[in-house]
Amino acid sequence: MIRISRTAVRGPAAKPAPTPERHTTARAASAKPAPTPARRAALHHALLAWYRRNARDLPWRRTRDAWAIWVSEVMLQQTRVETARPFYLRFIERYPTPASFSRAHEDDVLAAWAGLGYYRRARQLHEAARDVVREHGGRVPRDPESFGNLPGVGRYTQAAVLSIGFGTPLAVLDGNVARVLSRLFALKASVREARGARALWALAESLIPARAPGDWNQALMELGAMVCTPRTPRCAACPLQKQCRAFALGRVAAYPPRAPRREMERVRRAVALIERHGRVLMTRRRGPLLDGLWEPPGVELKNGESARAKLAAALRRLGVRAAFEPTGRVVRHVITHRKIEVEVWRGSRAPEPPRGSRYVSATDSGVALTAFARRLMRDLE
DNA sequence: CAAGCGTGGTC
DNA sequence: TGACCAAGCTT
Repeated sequence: MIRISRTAVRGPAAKPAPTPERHTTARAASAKPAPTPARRAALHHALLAWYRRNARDLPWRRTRDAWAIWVSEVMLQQTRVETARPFYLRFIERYPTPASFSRAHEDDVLAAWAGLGYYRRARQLHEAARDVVREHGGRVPRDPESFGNLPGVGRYTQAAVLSIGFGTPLAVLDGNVARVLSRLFALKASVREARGARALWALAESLIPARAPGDWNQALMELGAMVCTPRTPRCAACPLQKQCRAFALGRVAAYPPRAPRREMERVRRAVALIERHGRVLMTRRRGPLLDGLWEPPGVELKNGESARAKLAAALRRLGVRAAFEPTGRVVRHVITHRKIEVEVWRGSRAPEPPRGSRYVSATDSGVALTAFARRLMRDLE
């Protein structure tokens, strides 16, 4: 069952928005396309009616528990619904409260997140859960300032959790909302640039209703995800078509304006696959990338460097003594802004694992493997 | 404030 | 294949 507030049966209107101290600077610029009260009301009516009929039945829409909603919002940062769904179900069953998660150890935190990416999210949520236990009696704080100051809770997450979980009238702005608003108001603003983001936040705030702000926020995001999509939007099915400025101009494709993207860096690596009894030797990564996750030992190859010597040196440093040979296989994968070509080498002996290394089987869910490591294991079959 | 952080789906 | 991008946050 999807929980959708009926404005008719919802109690008194929510309190006026307590302005979160932390996020006040961004409301600076007055949005030019400030909608009139009549326009606001028409938008609310049309979109909320559409949402009540078309909202997807998602697991985090079946609860009003602020912790569960918080977990879902963090998992959904830069992540698709279908990717996050199984992680969410597993996570919330295992850690149904902030207190239960606060007791998890680093390896369990990472294992719960392994495969989702942006692992800092998991560490920050863990830290935040501990803060909630220590400073808020284990309950998610309703106060925008307290909640917004928790690690990993930015302006979006603050507004999403408080509006959906507690009915606090705070506006969200994510990629979906930014696209919808840019088209609706024919606003040449990219959420990826500071100026554009300011204008879009202001516009989003000018639209937030006092009643059912959580439904409104979700409805905007749902419209962006299902109808007002980045490419080939389904304008014929859009409940806001008649009110859409970009549509009226016949210029939907021109909004939002393209923002330049960062260039991909090309990187070469070599990894050593050392198997024993169907398990593969893995080491724990340390550093800014994939910190704490496990992968087969490997090295980066600067331009032209041969893998053999560097790999040998790296293995020696790890305390792994194994002869190894190239397999001729090159695996390509992508991490954030890097395209990586990995030469796969194979160890021919099976040493005892040194400290900080261990043999991992494909089914060992207790170890947080990188997606690349998981793929290597899969390809081994 | 621009740069850095994963992964997987889609066209 | 590769470019794009998804319910962002931090420093």
